[in-house]
Amino acid sequence: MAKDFVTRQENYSEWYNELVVRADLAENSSVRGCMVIKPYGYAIWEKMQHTLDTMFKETGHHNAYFPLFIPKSFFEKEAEHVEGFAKECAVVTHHRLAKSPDGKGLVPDPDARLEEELIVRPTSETIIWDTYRRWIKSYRDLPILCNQWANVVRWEMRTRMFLRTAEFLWQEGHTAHETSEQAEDESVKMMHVYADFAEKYMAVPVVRGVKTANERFAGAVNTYCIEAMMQDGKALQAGTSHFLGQNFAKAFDVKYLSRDNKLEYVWASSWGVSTRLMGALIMTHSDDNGLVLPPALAPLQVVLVPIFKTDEEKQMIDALADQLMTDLKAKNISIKYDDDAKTKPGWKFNEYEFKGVPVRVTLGARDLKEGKVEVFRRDTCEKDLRSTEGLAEHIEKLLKDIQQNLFDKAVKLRAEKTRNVDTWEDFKKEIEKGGFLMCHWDGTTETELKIKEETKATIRCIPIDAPQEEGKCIYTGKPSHQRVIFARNY
RNA sequence: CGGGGUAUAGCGUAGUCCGGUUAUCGCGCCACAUUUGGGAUGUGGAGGUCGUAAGUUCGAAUCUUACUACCCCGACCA
Repeated sequence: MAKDFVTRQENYSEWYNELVVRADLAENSSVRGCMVIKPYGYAIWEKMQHTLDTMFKETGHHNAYFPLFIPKSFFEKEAEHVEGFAKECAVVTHHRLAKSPDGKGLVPDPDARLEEELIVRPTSETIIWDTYRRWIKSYRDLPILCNQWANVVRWEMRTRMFLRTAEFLWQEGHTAHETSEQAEDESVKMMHVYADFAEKYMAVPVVRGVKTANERFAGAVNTYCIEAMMQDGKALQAGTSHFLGQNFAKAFDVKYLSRDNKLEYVWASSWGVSTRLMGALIMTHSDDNGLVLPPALAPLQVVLVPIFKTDEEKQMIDALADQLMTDLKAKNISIKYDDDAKTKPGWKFNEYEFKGVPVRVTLGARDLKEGKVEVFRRDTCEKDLRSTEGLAEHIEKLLKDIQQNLFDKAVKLRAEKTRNVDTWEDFKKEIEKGGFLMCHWDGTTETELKIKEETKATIRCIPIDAPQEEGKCIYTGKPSHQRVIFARNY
């Protein structure tokens, strides 16, 4: 394996091909643009899923499940939504196969053509709103706060492992409300939930912001987002939350009888994060030795590696390992004692580093005779020889340190790669170096598109907490009241 | 969909220009022995429709054509 991933990442495909596949996370399947997620990778996703699900439930949401297939006509109902998704849909036209007339292989049975084609969901707004129409009669039925964990398909022309696969796993929340304010508050709230998840669990710092009209979700009135920066300085949209206004309620005729006995259209929000977050996790923390996982999401937090020669030594180590496992499990820390005789210690060291296990404890007969063990932390690769006294407490604290350190490191890197740029000449130079450029912008889509055309940079978001500041648009010189983030993105 | 590239064992590859013995090498895998403090060593062994299909030829991994998949660049992309 080449030893310079972090500095060599002109493109992350290379990172994924070498790092992720070797890390047993995923591998290409033969289906175009899809990926197989291996058990270790899926274990990370399950942890993410579980954490997010808990956060959703704490904010009053319930899980539900809607069909994979959506009648084509549903898509025709919301004009912008059609525009946004029509070009990338998988379409089901038949429900049966038949022997090919030439006797070779199978073809769709001409007699089994569907009256109306079905679309494999690229997102579920349409089918969910068609359902909500039947669920909502009065303001007493509101709000509806549903989430679904599902897979979706978007027939992208160009795919990239984890970041843009043809099929991906995600959650999508769909809520219905009485008022515009309630719906918009909901979408803002969920943006904050996503941001908290990214920062506290993934240790990935994100900017909370609003998308420009040009970058907005097809069919949304407003799109809130969390935007992260990868180690190479490129931006990654990590999650979005949309205020949909009454667009889908109008398209699917979802009305409710209000408190003043009037028929009103329902207000909506939708929000989602996907397996793309796994890409963000890898690209934010991993290094030349492989994955680095934050303790909060690592499937395995601590691994114990024994080194011994005699049975007597093994017994002594086993006793300590048992004790440690009992102590750590009591603290809800996941731990594995790898005394597999088929592999040697050196092999195990490399293996667990590659998998990003946060803490490794080497239980060596030699050190143990002096009452010591070697504690290795994956984030800094530092080794620490310490007494077995109070070891469980030490490891518990160390995991917290690692979690914090990963976040701090990412914040520091982002700060280094974020700067104000005030002239167009500087902009063209600086954008080549990567990172976030904080610039004034005149607020028009026209300017945004010209900048994109000339530099490939897009406005990642208008940060919600950016200070108001008078300035001139970097491109047109027209007045502007706050800086926005320009960057190249994945 | 346009431009460029690639396809040989589980993985990485040599051979392709210039057709010719049993398709090369490394890693991994299996057996045995010796080995355990940073991916052990030796000996032996298994593993191949050379991406698919057709064509040229006495003979094709090698030449021709078509197709498919993947990678890079573009277009595209809440």
